[in-house]
Amino acid sequence: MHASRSHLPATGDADALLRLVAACRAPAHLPSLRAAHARLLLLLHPAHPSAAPARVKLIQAYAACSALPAAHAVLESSCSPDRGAAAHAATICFNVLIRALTAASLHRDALRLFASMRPRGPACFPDHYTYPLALKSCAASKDLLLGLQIHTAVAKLRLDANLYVAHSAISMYARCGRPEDAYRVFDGMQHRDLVSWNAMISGFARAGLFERAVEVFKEFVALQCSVPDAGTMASILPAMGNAKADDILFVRKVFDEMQFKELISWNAMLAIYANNGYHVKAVELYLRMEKDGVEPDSVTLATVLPPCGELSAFSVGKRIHEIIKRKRMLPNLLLENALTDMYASCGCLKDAREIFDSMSARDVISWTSIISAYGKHGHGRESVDLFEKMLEQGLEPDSVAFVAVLAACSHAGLLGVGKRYFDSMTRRYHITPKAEHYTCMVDLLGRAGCISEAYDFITAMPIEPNVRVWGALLQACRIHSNMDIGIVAADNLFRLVPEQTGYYVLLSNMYARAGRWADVTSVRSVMVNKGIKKLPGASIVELGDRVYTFHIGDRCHPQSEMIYQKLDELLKRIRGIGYNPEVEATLHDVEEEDKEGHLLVHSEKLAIAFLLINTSPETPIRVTMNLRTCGDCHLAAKLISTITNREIILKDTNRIHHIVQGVCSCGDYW
DNA sequence: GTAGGGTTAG
Repeated sequence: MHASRSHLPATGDADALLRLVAACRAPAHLPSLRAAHARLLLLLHPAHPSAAPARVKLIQAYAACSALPAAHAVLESSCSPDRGAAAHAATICFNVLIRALTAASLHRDALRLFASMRPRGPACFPDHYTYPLALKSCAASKDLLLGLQIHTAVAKLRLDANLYVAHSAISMYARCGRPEDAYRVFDGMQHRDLVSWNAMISGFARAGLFERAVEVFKEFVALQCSVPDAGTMASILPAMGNAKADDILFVRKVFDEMQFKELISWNAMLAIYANNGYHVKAVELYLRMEKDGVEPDSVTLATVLPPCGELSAFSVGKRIHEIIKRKRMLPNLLLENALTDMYASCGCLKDAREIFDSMSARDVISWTSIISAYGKHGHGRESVDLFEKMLEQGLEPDSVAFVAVLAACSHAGLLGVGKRYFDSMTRRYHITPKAEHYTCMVDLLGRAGCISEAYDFITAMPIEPNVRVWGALLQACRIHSNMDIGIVAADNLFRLVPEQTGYYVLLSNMYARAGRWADVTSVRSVMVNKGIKKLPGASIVELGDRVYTFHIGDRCHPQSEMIYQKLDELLKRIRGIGYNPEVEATLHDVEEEDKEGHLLVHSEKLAIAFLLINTSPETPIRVTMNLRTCGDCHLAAKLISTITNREIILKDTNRIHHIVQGVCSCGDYW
């Protein structure tokens, strides 16, 4: 059917139809789209000047409605040889469809379509719009060979002066593991814009050359030829894991100086803090977003929830949950996983379980979160049951899932179960154990009393045992008073981390317990000679929107007087029900004369007293600390929970003590 | 009427 000239004035109708076409953005719109398409075929002669743009709109619309075959059919109708007048339009149609394919991550399909263009003749030749798309698909599918071919072709066509083409080449090389080739493209550019720098920063970051990424970032900022944007922030982010404090400060300064802070810039800054253990900074920055009225998205919230968990910042975490509900962001796997972990980490196992149970879909991360939650609370059996349920669902446990279940076994003393899991991890799932797995096993064996077995386990390790592995062994030796192996563990620790006093203290405690006072003295003198200072124990608590930190014997807090009064009163009362400061723990502070006095002002105790003063009677007390809590504080916390009738949640570096009416969820096995 | 860099969970 060919429209006669009389149809041409009908473009008014065609315009209306095209607006309708452009409005079709979801599969539900397909019927209207098909109807509009049919009417357009009647209205527009294929040679009509409006026919080509119409086809582009149709391809876009079909793609948006997830009807890629239909989009493809429109494309095929656009490149017949007799459409000479619409020569260039054919290339545009290809570009639009390739774009749709890359957006759907169908990179192989995109590349196949790309490869089919040139053989169809000059009307279909790829252009400077096509090449960036093709290079992007090469990058995504890590196809360096094809990427190289395309980049060579591009250079021959002299299209490499085009910024878009150059940027996609930089990205392609970097993502295919050739950062130096990426840099060669960047270095050879006659003109660079903001995106050029972002592409290079991102390229080095993605390729793992973090220092180079930071270097380029700094050079770009120093040049002051253009202002960093959200793309710059997001590009430097992957290079900022385990970053130097100075570099984090530098990025923060850049962030602060940005005139317009896009949401992604906030999100990237939050992630940099979160990834580097700057939990307080992350929560503070989030609170500033709230204050400044910056609307968070799901990425913001998923980024700031883990720091909330780390700090046990329950009220901020809970408020974020409210925001998530209010904004109807659920279901969202990432957010639900982050919420599960945040609640668990704040000691709210029940809320964590509620989130987990309410989820419509769960992945290994969801299961790992809840398994680890029960484990940290000392409910090893529940963890194991959940792990088995996960297997029943047909999910494949990964390395982190095994860390969670092995840690749960060690926290609950489930020796046989733990051993079986370690075995199945290697034999059945072919996962190579990492240091974390070995640490769990040494802890599990050691605390169950199998010290020699734990030691043999270490000597048989195919990787170099790290500080945590030896630390777990030393801890076990202390509990079971195994001096011989304890000394071996201590020796290795002094070799690995000569500056960490915690281990000197553990060793000296062991000697003290064995009555070997001469050895106690010699360990002490080593510490004195080396000028070793104890890693300051710190407890943090959340009150309102603020996080407070307490150190041992801290008198910095404005309420200091009240806190010490409260603590005195508490100690008097718990002495009445059997509290005696634990002798052994006094050696934590070997350098102090007044041992008992010092023990009584451990940061955990100060933090508990502070919260008792400042919160209402039904509020649980949440304290997070940077070391393992000492036996004396654990006992004191249990007794304080009894006399004050308060729930106390004491989180230390590897587990959560949930204390209710004098009973701790750890069952005193820790 | 099309293209480049870039953020989130165990």
